[in-house]
Parts: sequence; C-alpha cells; structure tokens
Amino acid sequence: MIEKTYEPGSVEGRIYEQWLKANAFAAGAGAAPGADTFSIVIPPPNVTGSLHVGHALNNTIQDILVRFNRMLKKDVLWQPGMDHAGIATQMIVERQLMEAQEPSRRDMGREEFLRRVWQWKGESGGTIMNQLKRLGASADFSRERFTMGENGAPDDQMVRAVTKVFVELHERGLIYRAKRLVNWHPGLETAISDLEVENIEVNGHMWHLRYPLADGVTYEFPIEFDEDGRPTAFETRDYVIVATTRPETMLGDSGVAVHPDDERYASLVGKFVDLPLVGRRIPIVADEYADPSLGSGAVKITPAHDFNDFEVGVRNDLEQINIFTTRGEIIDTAPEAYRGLDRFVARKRIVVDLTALAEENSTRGLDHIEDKKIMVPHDEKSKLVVIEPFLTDQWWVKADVMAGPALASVREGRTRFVPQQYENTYFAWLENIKPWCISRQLWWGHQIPAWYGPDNRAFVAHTDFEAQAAANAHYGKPVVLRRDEDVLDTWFSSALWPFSTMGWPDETAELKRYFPTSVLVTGFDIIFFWVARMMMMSLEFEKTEPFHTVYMHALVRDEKGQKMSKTKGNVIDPLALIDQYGADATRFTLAAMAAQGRDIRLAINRVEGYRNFVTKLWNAARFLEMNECRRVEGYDAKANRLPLNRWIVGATARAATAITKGIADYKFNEAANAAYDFVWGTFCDWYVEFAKPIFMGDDASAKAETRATAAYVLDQILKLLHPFMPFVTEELWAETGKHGPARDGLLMLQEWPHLEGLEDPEADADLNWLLNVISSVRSVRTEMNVPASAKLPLIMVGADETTLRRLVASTSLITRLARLEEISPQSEIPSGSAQFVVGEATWALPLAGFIDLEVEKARLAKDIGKLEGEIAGVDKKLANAQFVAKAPTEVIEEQKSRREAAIDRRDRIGAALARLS
RNA sequence: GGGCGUAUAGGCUCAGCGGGAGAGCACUACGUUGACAUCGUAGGGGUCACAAGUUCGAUCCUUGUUACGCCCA
Repeated sequence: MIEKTYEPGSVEGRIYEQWLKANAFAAGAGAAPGADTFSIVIPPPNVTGSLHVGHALNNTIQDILVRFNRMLKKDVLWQPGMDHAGIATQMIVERQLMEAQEPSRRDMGREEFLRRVWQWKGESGGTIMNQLKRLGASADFSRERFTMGENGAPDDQMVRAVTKVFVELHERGLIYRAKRLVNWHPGLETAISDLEVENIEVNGHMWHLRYPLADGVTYEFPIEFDEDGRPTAFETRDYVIVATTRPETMLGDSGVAVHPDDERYASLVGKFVDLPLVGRRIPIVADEYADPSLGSGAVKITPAHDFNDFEVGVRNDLEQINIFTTRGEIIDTAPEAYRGLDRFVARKRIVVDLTALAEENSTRGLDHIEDKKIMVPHDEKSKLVVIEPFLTDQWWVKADVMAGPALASVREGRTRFVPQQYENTYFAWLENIKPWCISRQLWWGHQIPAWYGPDNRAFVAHTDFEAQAAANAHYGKPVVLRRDEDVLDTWFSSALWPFSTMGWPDETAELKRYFPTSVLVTGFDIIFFWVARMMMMSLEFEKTEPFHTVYMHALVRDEKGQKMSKTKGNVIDPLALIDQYGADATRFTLAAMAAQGRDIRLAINRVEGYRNFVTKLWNAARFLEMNECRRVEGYDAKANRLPLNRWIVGATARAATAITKGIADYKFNEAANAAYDFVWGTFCDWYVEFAKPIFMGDDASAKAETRATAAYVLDQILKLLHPFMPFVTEELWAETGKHGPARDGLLMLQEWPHLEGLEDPEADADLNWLLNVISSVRSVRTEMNVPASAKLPLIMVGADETTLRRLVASTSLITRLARLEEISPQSEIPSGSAQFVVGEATWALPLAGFIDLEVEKARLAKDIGKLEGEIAGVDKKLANAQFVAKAPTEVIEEQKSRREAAIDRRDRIGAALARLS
C-alpha cells in the first residue's frame, strides 16, 4: 500500500542507499552494449565548502543530464571530486591553530603544518560531497578525486599530472620565472592573480604635493588664461606639483614624468627634483603616460608600487625602489621616521610631515587635498584587504600564447557555449589576456618542481633526483640544491581536471573512453578562472578540447534580485529547503527556473508549489493503486479502444517529446514545465477524473483497458520525471512494482520512453469537445451563482451526428463532472435558460426563476463583445490588400477560418441572447 | 569609459513569441463530489518600459531613450 502522505525525509535516505548498493552510479551502469559515452566532470567544490544554492543548481542540472543520458542507455560517467582550494584551506587551518592556541604555521614548520591540513581534510573536508548526496547527485563516488591526490606525494597520479604539465610547459618556454610587479596580499603574504583582485570604488583623496627642483632650477608656470585658453600671466616656480592618491609611495619615487608635448614643463625634462622627506635626487622625464589635462600634468613615478609607473620606469630607466615588507610595512632602508609603520599609518604620517613643510614654506610640502572617488584593488574574497603592487620573483604562464588555440576552438565551433552570448565574454578576456602568475607563497598546494643552485639558477624537473643530476651536470660538480618553497595557484591543478581525474598522464581506459567530456556545466563567474584555462591546458597536452559544450547557468539570487551573502543575511540554504520541502521539490524548482541567460530569483513560494506537485503525483499514484490500476503484461498502448485511453497515451507521447527536447536543448525550464503541465493539468485534472466513473461502473472491458492504460501512463510519467525528481519517482516505481509483472530493477536504470506514433487526432478531437462542454457548464454555473450542490438538467439543441455520438459516449462523464441531473437533446431552448455554445450546438441550463436575466444577458453580451473584437481585427487584416497579397497563404487561411468560427459563435450566442428578451 | 544582459497580469516569482497575451503564488467566489485542503471548480486583472524605424502585420526584429543588473577598465 502506498502511504497516505509522502515524507521525503524518511524516503530519500533509503532510496539513495538502494542506488549506491546497486552500484547504479558507477561509470557505465545500465549502458547498452556498445553505447555512446556521455561524460561530465563536476566543477570541483572547495574542500572547505558547504553546499550553497549555487552548487545545488549546478549539480541539479548535471544530475538531470546524467540521469537522462543514463536512461538513454548511454555509457555515462559523472566524475566527482574536490579542489584543495589553497588559500581558503590554509587560512582555515591557520585560524584553527590560533583558536586552539597552538603554535603558528611558521612555528610548527612546513611538514607538521601540512600534516595538520591533511588531517583536517580527512576529518571534516568533504562535507559537501555528503551534501551533494542529499540532493540526489548520481555521480560515480567510487571515482572521487582530489586536486592534490590521495596524499600529495610526488608519485601520486594527480601530483604527477601537475608536475608533468609544469615541467613540460617550462621546457616549451611557456612557463618562466621573472621579477615583476604582482598583486600582493599583505595579509596572507602571497602573490595572487589579477583575477583574484577586485577593484572597488571608494571615497579617497588626491594629494597635490610640491617637489622642489634641484640645482636652483626655475621655470615659468602659467597661472592666468584668456578666453581661448592662452596663458596671459606666469609665475616663477622652483618646484613642480605632482598629484597622488597614495602619498606614502613617495618614499619609493624614482622620477617625475611630464608629457613630451607639455610646453609648461618642456624646460624641465632632464632636470631633477629633490624628493621631500627622503632627500633623494630623482630625474624629470618625458613620457606619454603623463596626462597634461589631469591635475598639474606632472606625475610622480614609483616603479616598484604601481603597474603604470613600472612601465614608465622601464621605458625611462628609472630605479625600482621597494619600500614595503611582505606585510605592507615600511622597510628599514626607508627614512628612519617611517620604518616599520603600516602602509596606512605611514600615509598619515607623511601627510602630516608634508603639511608641516608647507606651513614653514608656501612653496614646499603639501599644496592641497582634493576629494576624489578612486578605484582601490581589494582582495576579491574578503573585499577588505587592500592589494599592493609588489615587486617579487614569481613563476608565470605565457597565457597569451596558450590563448590562441583556445580562442580558435570556440570560434570554429569545436566547443560551443550555451547560451551563446557567453562566447563574447570568453573572447574578450582571452584576446586581452595577461601573463598568469601561478606561484603562491603558501604551503598548502602543489609545491613548484623547481630547485635552485648556489647561484639561484633554477632547475625545473620531475623529481629532485632529476634536478640534482641536471645541476651537477651544469656546475660540473655536486652542488646543494634548495627546492622552491612556493606552491602553484589552485587553478593550475583545476585546469587539468577533465583529464587528470581520468588518470592522466597514464594512458588509462577511462581516459580513452570518457575524454573529451560531453558537456561542462558551470557558472559564468568562472569562465576565466577555470573554463578558459581548462581549454588551454587540454589543447596543449591532449590536442583536443576538454568538452564539446559549455552550459553556463545563471547566478541564483534572492527573490529581490540581490546576490546572496552571509553579511546581508539573505542566504537560502539548500539543505534547509531539502529538509523542509524535500530534495525533489528543491531540484524541480531550480530546474523550472533555469531559463537560459537569466538570473534565478529564488522564491520560496515556488518551492512550496513544486512540493505540492510532488504530493499531487504521490496521491495520483495512490489513487490508481486503490483502483487496482496494475500494469498488464504485454499491454499495447496502440490497441486501446476507448477514446479516453487513446487520447491520454497520445498526450503522454506529446509530453515525452517536449520533455526530451527540453533537456536535449538545455532548456530545463521548458522540460520541467511540460512535465508539470502534463502530469497535473492533463493526467490528474482530466484523465483521472474521466476514469473515475469507469472504475465505478460495470463495463468490465472498459475498466480493464482504463486500468491498464492508467498504470502504463503512470510508468511513463515516473520515467519522464525521474531526472528531475529522482526520489519520489523511484519510490513510486517500487510501490507500483509490487503488483503486476515484476520490475526489472531500479527506475534510474530503465530506458527513457520512446512513444512516437501514439498520437491519435480523432481521440484528441473527442476529448477536446468533452473538456469544452464540461468547462462551459462549470463556467456558467459559477457565473450564475448556481450552488455546487444543485444538480441541473442540460439541454442540447442543434447537434450534428458527431456531437450526438460523442454525447452518447460521454453522457455519464459529463453528468458527473459538470454536476448535472440529466442531459437531453431537444428541439428548442426553454425560456429563461443560461446558454452556451460548443461547436455547432447550443446548450442550455434551464434556470427559470433561478437566474438573474440581466446577469445572464450581460454575460452573453460580454462574450459577444469579445468575439466582435476578434472579428473586427481579422476583418481589418483581410481587408488590407497588402496583407492578402504578401502574407503566406496558410496565415490567410488561418485568419479566414478563425473569422468564420468567431462569426458562427457570435451568431449562436447572439441568438441565445435574443431568446432571453 | 567599453562590453553584456534585463524591462510582460494595478502585487510577487517568471515563461513565451513576427500573425489569436501565458503559468505559479497572491486575490475573489463557491466547494454534500470516496487520490489529494500540500486539494477542487470558476473568476477578476496586462495599450508586453518609452520613442522611432523595418514589415502586409511588432510584445517579439533594428536603432535610440530611460531604469535596473552584471562583467571589464
């Protein structure tokens, strides 16, 4: 017996265990012999992560695709795994050490610290994998991979993959080491990539500083102008004014730049200024970077602490003077007064000191301060720490070179984006890509396979043994090597994910079978971080694209359209949704709202609505069971006699087509809605209602056919809904399997319905007529305020043979569903009746003494008004010679038949109205 | 500043689309109906942001404007 209520909480865990026990998620489970493959690699969630609603959407979509393709009997692999998430994970463990008042990372040393991180990873990392299981994810968890492998050891396959890629890219000249400005995180004391920096606009200031000219040099600076902007008055100055948003960087100034065409300063190029507070003599250079229209037109140049200034410095051979420690404090080579000060403290101190200078001498020190909105680089994760351009030695990937093939793949259609518009985003970034800084000054991650000799020459090699050999050969004697302490950017290893998870660099069977993958499902926010880099790495090492299709799904926002964030407190926890409404309702909601190219505003009431849908399905199945609708061995859906049953199998076929097409086109909302409409709006609302009188009647053969058909259609529904709602469908599959022929296994391994050829236009016409009559009676009853309890007679006038035949076949149905007393064909409409028109016939509900004539007249008049409007519209079109001449004939025919139908209807209703007065 | 996207029911969340404006929620009325009140039946409600253009015909295509969102600088 199917329970009275469906309780997801008690069913889901049990069903999931059954799937696991049956090994139904394993690669190739249920596949037809020799079937095509379908493979997906999961976007590996951070090992520190927990399931948020974005993951829920991402994995719901993957699971729908995977379950669908598995039911198509393909050889399916959904490859799961996690990312070691270098920075995030290291921070978590460091914080734990701090909270437990244990020795810090540096105090305990690298080896012990890493042991602790692995320990933590083993204990509490991977929560998210269990949370994915709650969602119903059918990934092959036996193949779970981690970006750092089992234990991070050099001979671990995942580590070998990274090492091989690094070494070979280095050999090919695509990885190099160089001293460049990087985005430096002074809190974490590591470099980060430009993608991990977020520029945030803040209210800042522009400080205008006077730099005195050296060697007694003066010049004439224009201070008044005529209408045409020509200078009319000058003053003699022995200083230049430079403007900066970061006064503290003046400690590292090594030049002042003016534009080569700026006449005001032409005489100063090649002269020097004495840097205030520091006393350094620095040159004035001409460089096009200086914009004459901004501020005074002269800019201070700090090559070691600004990306633009760095370039200016290189062009003009200016010194690169670093003024910060790795923690963003002023270094000891700076003037004593500032040593050891934090960046922002130093800024204040310098402004104070420059102000003091100005008070002593009005041609020195601070000129003035201007309020200005400025863009400040922040750490993209915390959005709190200001990122510092910092000069260090780092490892870089020549991303611009590798971008070429990655661009070509998409341009030439070997990989396509869905929706396509994201290709533009991809192109725009790859066309302007900058070198990728891949080294991080962390401990948690893939340690860079480079060893340094006594003179700091780097030997890049697969193993220390190999490096040692190379070094010994190079120096001609045994030397002591020191391994690079740094690790690689997390995204370096994630970039290899589609093939490293399949065993690369070993030539495994999986790699051969499942790579390249079929589709990547991910959010657009990691196109650059991940998608583009997987493309580059795969094309470089496997000479093929890692996936044929990239499906980009939307961002999930709250119902007001705001990004969910912990600080805003508007986070919807998918696990809470699953607890409250069930995994199926949660999944169905996400799928139903996943329209392409549009953000999802998740509204709880939608989840509630789809929870109700789960209940509806449950109850329908329960009703069928109660009415002994059992599957029949050898049932043939094409052999039905009753129009009702011929109609429903045809409608099922249409629904199957729509759902199949929706999933295949990545239009999950269309598939979900087609399923919802069919199951609720057609199967439950009409078919089951029509079936009731048959079940209660005594026509044994009709009863048998309808029972068998109902059971058959329910089976199809369970299959069609399974990718969206795996739990409730699997449970009902088992319940309905208790009667009738034995099931051959789990629903998730059944074959997807192929129902072509079941459509039956004749039955459709019969049933549409029936729906129409019943709806019309119901509508009239409501509008006439007829109590639901009142059973009325229905009179039909002017029916043709078809209608009579239909009426004979369906009298009991109509009587029941429209709550009638009896139905009789008559030759005349009784006076005082409410009337309506279906087809050629006019129908009447004799309500004399009961209906309000005026209300009925108004109702009919309103209908006529609508029809008149429609007729007028069509007439106008048909009267237009251009329309008749140019519109396609089928459109014209359609308009004509619409017009006829409307006129016919209007006339009949008009006649009904006339009878009332 | 450059790029991308979105504007559809007097409320909310959203479909759709070159020829007849849709769903769910909310709302109103009714509910003695042997699956389901997590329900049923019916109903009200939109000049599809604004303007111009293309077209026989525009909610849909083009351009512009406005508003909002996102990405990049």
